[in-house]
Amino acid sequence: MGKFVYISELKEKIGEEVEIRGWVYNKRSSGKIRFIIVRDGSGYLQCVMAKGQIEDQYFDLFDDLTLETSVIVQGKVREDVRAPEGVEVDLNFVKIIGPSENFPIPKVREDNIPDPGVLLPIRHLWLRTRRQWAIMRIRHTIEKAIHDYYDNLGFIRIDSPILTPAACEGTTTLFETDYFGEKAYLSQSGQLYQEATCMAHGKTYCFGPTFRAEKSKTRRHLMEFWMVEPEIAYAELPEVMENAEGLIVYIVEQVLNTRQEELKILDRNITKLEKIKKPFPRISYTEVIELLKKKGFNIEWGEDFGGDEETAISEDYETPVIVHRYPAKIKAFYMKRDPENPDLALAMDILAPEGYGEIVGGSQREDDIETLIQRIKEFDLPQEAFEWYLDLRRYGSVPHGGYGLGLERTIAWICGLKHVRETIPFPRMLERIYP
RNA sequence: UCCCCGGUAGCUCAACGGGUAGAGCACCUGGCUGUUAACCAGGGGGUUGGGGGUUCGAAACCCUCCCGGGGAGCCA
Repeated sequence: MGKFVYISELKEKIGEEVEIRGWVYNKRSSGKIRFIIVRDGSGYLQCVMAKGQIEDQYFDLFDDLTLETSVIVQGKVREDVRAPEGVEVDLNFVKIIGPSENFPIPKVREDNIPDPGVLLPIRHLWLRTRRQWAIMRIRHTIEKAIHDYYDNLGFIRIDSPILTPAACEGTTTLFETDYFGEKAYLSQSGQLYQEATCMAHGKTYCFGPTFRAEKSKTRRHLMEFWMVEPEIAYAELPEVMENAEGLIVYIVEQVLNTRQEELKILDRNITKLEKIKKPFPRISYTEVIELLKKKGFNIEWGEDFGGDEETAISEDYETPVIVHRYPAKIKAFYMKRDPENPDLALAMDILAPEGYGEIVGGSQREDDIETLIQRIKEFDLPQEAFEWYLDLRRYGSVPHGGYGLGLERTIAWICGLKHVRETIPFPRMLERIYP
């Protein structure tokens, strides 16, 4: 009888009898010697059945072991260079737990990858494939790195509400819900609430889903996505930039330290990730406009960047790029103006390398109540809805700032994926909410 | 909302300017005691997204609808 273990622990179990509980990932046969590749969530394992070395009743089960059949197998662990993972198990027991007929995703070959229209409706099964397995494990590591980074710096996690009474920023389209007869909206940002909590705890962050009802249909957009939003009392723009820079470096470090196998499955160019070190270049918006003009873009001061412009900015650097001091007109009402030039907002965006675009947006916030009331009027927002927010300036206002980092875009960049839809377990896309 | 591309076997794709719909993978049968995306031989599997039109003849050409993908705007 083998002792139940996970495949990831097998390298410490050489010579022992073990039991693996998993699913058939693939199988190969050469007649009287047969190979079953079993996955159990922790890894992949080649199991060997040789005629005569295992009872026929188990040996003959091979035919029924179709892709994704769930199985419990037992056998002796052995090191072998011929095994894909370096370790394999000689089986002496096989039990089918649940059969699986005609698994809809074929063995993945480079010339035979089903297109998204086929895979997305079976996302619940697609998640079992090797690439998706690797991506989800990296997502987990990035989420953990985010928590650890802030915890190490003394931040307190305080989550913002998801149901909100009104638009946070008043710009994008929100999902509307019925809140006992009143209108409520799914949050597009937890930031305003973090401005409240950081006044209680000094530095806080929230990490959760946010919602945009924009009819965006691009590789960089989802209707529901995750964002981490720290807010720091007494912080001004340079400190906000440093904190975000530190976060990105830490995330990449942790992924490189713990997810080499997964990056290899994804065929990610690791040397590019190894170059993500401080400091990131800091370039002003005005300088960027000059740079883009030199590159031949038809863009004028005061316009925001599109996807092509973002790629052009980042292509000169190997690290992310921090762009700061945007025209106030194209930024949110709560951002503080630059005292040296009131046309500018003390805002910053961080653009990921390799054309992955904006992964961070942040700013120093307006801390003067009269100026803030003026901005709310200028942006044509209902002041009543923001009275609580104005209170933060009435009772001991201080300079403060923060940013939001988009989790899915960060994952797409680190994993080297074309599309953010593979970075989230169950993507919510335009006209697609199943499964 | 607008622009572009696409829809042929369960999956990926062929099929010249209109002339009998094919291959690989998956599945089934048989073979092989070290396979590595195993391989070899054989087999089943199709209302070519729907409807209409042109034609002796349409997967192909025309119209229309449906579905999917990519991009713009907005943004993370």
